[in-house]
Amino acid sequence: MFFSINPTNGLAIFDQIVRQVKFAVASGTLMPGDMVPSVRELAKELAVNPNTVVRAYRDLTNEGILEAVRGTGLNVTEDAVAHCEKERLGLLRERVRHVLVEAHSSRLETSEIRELVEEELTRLERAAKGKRGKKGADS
Amino acid sequence: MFFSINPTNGLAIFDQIVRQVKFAVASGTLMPGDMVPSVRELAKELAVNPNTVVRAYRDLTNEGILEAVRGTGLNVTEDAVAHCEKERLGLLRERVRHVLVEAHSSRLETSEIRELVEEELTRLERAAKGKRGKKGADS
DNA sequence: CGAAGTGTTCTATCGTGATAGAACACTAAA
DNA sequence: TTTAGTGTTCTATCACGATAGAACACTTCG
Repeated sequence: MFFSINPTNGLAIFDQIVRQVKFAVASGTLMPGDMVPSVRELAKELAVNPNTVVRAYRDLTNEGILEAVRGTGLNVTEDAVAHCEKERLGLLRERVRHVLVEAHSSRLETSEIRELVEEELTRLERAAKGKRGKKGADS
Repeated sequence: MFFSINPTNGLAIFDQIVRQVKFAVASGTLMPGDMVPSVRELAKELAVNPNTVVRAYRDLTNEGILEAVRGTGLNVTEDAVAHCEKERLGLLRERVRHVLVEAHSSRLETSEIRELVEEELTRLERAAKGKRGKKGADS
């Protein structure tokens, strides 16, 4: 499915859900009118408490990204796309910055930091490529 | 001084202290026989509860990086250098990886991620340079 | 109608990081 | 010896994220 939880992320579970919904909207994976998984369903899939999903969906609703259709579910609003596209880079940038600041303040040379990032980036690409070719055509 | 706390880091305060001590040892800023700031002094400097510093120093002592000289203070052990040098890259790598994974799973192209990192890296360099030239020669 | 599915709102409990304040054993220096 | 500074070890309390379980209003479908 769309979402996955990483417990060692440094981010709260509800925050990871919020961000992933936003990213999905920004990238077109989730479009206006689409319905997100129900509270109970997503909670089951992520092996997480329903209240944690409620918290995430509540935040998203308050931000105007989701809207409730009572008795039916939550769907992505029209405004969501612009909102999420605008926010996505900022959200990622903030995390990137924190890590780089720590690396820099640990007296790592800029070149060493760049090398470290490059290593992990290529490793990530390899993993993604391997996954694509693993079982059945995905495209 | 050596240490600084970032509240929006995603890392617990005690963990930030632990990491910064390790990084300082790995980079030679802190050498075997050097004494770390006293619990109460560091707590005051960081505007943090003494128990939080105790927690950090306890972890470091249990890992063999610091040793207590009762009534005097805590100093860096001989083994610390090897231990911290070996650990430093791994600690940073883990955080880098988490961020890159999130960026990648947000459907950002590798090139876009690289660009984002590069932007923040140069910004970091500019800031460091600005600070150096700000007040009195540092070199 | 009734059953099953939505979101929503409660209360209670738990773990953890952090704070607050106190006490203890020890050592160095006046 | 006294004083002031070490680390160490308690107990309590708080905030917050997460869990657990329940109830409510609503809509869809048989």
